[in-house]
Amino acid sequence: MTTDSDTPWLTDQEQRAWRTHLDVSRLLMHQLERDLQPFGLTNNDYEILVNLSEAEDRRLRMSDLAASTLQSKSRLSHQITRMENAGLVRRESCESDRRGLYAVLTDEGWDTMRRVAPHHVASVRRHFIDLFASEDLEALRTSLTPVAEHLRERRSAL
Amino acid sequence: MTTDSDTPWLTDQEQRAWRTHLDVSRLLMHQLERDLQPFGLTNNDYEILVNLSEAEDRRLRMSDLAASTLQSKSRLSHQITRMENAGLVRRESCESDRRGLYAVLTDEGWDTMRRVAPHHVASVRRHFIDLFASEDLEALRTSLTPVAEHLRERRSAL
DNA sequence: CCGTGAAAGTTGAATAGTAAATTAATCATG
DNA sequence: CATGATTAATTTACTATTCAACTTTCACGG
Repeated sequence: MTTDSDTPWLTDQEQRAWRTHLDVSRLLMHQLERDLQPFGLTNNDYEILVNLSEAEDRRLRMSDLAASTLQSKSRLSHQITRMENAGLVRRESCESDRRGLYAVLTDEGWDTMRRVAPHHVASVRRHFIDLFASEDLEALRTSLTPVAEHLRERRSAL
Repeated sequence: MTTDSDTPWLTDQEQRAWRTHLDVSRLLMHQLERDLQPFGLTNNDYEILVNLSEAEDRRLRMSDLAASTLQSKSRLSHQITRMENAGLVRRESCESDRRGLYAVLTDEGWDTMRRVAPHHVASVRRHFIDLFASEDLEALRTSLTPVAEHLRERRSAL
């Protein structure tokens, strides 16, 4: 850990930018969660469905799924158990590595995904995407990308 | 709810901007949480401390604190109970409205805040603020502000 | 081959968060 | 001035998340 004795406090501008980012990310998650609720899904459920439905054979190794959804293995394991009970996914064992398991989208999971996705997209548009001028959105992406990279590095450095 | 039948899917650009925002907000929260961990605080704890320490008499009504931290009353109530057990805050009853309670920062809470804040600021700088050119940060704030306003409206519309 | 360490994944207990019901005080108005 | 609605906050029960411990399999150096 650094000494921090030489770290300047945030300027007013920085402070506001930071707070705004914070507020947007929290409020947005709440709103998306609420929009998903009528379909009986949480944000987490939805993200699992997205990842699996985009994957080869609609299946992913538990570890890969955990990595791509930025969750711990433990959390994913519980999550998949719940979704398995809900009939959205199932576990299948892996030939090539007998420690491994696949999480596989069931037909019901696939149908759910196809049914819910348009609503979710509409929600993301309404509460986020469509509120930017398109050049602003691109600027956002551009300036956020190095932050994401920085953070991903930190993360993988356990 | 709208029909969504006319909602266009996200373009590649939009998709990437959206994903990046999502990743940054999650990764960032994780990282900040990790940086606070050595001090025995969570992000939530810290935010309560910030709000109380900036408030008149280092105290806020439960409802106001809940509103400004964007939490439900129930969650805040649990949170304050925990922090009370940890000695960081205490509850005090309110003269003017006998239904009401203040959450008050204890001396220990105040000390903790003063001790931890510099580290937290350093963390926010290292993992977010300092990764932007300053005009980018201002652009971020500008483009995010209407989103925050939009979402706050939705929220208050119960 | 054999043993040792790392990797994949799960489990169970403890902690945190959500949701609905509950208590108690205040407000508003006929 | 009483009563029905609203507001403040908590409580209880339930669901989700974290954390540490554990099992099984794999990899690979001796």
